[in-house]
Amino acid sequence: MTHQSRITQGRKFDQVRNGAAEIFLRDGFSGASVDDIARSARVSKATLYSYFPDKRLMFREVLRSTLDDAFKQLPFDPDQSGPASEALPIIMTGLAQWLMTEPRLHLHRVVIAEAARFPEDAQTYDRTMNDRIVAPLARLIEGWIALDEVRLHDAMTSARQMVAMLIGQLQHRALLDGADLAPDRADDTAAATASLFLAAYS
Amino acid sequence: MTHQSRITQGRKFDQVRNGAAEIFLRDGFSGASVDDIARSARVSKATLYSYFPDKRLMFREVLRSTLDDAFKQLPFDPDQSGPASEALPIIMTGLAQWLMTEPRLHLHRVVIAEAARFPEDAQTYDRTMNDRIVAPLARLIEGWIALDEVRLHDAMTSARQMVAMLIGQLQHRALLDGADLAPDRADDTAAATASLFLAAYS
DNA sequence: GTCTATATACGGATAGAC
DNA sequence: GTCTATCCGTATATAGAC
Repeated sequence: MTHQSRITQGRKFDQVRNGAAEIFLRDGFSGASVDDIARSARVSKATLYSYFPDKRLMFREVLRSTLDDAFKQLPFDPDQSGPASEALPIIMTGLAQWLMTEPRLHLHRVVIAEAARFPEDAQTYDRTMNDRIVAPLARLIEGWIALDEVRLHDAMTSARQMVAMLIGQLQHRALLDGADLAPDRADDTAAATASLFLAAYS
Repeated sequence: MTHQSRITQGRKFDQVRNGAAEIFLRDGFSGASVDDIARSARVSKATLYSYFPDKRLMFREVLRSTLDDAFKQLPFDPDQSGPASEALPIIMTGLAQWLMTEPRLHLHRVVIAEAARFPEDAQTYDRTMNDRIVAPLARLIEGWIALDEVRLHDAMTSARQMVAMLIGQLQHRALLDGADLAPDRADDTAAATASLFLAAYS
């Protein structure tokens, strides 16, 4: 096991996967054509099919690897220290920027769009977001509760609420409006989210 | 102008539009085939094309009319009276149930999925949700502020936050999880949303 | 291993009968 | 106005040369 155990072999595997990702994330599953993918990957169609048995598995691999990549950069520092009133706005700002940076925006759209056709992958996406974002945030809140910086309440619920607020206000609107993501608006939204929580619980 | 001025003429117009809606809302634009639509509408393809010049316009008419239908039932009573602490949970519960009832759930998915291909319709959707949900809610909040039931703050911001919380926690997860929408969970989420707001501002 | 060329089916759209 | 039958481009997938 000196190398990966996944089937990532073949000289052009990454080239193919990246080309497929570009097209699938832009056009969705049904909207993407294998010809476009081959062009984007600069490979022939026959080469594509030497790596993947069909279009569906190509798509699933794109979802899997894109989700994997999405967390290469951490949404926020899980060991954030300092009082809640200072740390929370920083955390929300980091999370907001994380949510608004590609490929997370396109991934979000495509997963929702194809959830009925690829229910397992949609659930994996949902579960991963919970495990990697909501749960760590809840643990931070519990820490503040233990230190009496924040009033006792259900931390998991408020973590979910804050994440939903950011996703709803930022990703949702960015996808609908297409308005080129003004980063300062993300910061404002993050600050308002932290304020609401702090007003309620501190 | 005794009748509609829109081009809703022809005996089978509704039949065609409803059949198209069923397939488009289920499969998205690219995933839907005109053959499926014809079958679902129980009409021949030639008949479809006698009502719509092409598939794209068929899709846009489905979005338009479905969005129209979505507001036939009001999301909540805009003249809700009574103190904020009683009225707000009722309003949030009504809104939560509204969001979780078809065809709103499928419409939400499809609009996001196709926002890049149909940007105007995505913006119309976004604007309509704001005008019909967020803005009325903000006006209610301003009423409570005027009566000193709620502390002074930016009502539009908190209205946006609450709506985003509901959409993010309910629609979002229902679409990803497919888990048959347990209505009592919608009620819990609505109650928690109202609680957060009231804890922060009353 | 990767390509060109092709098999085969299905897509959107239309002609013409009734 | 609505249908049956069909056009024709494009889709996914593969055979066979190199």
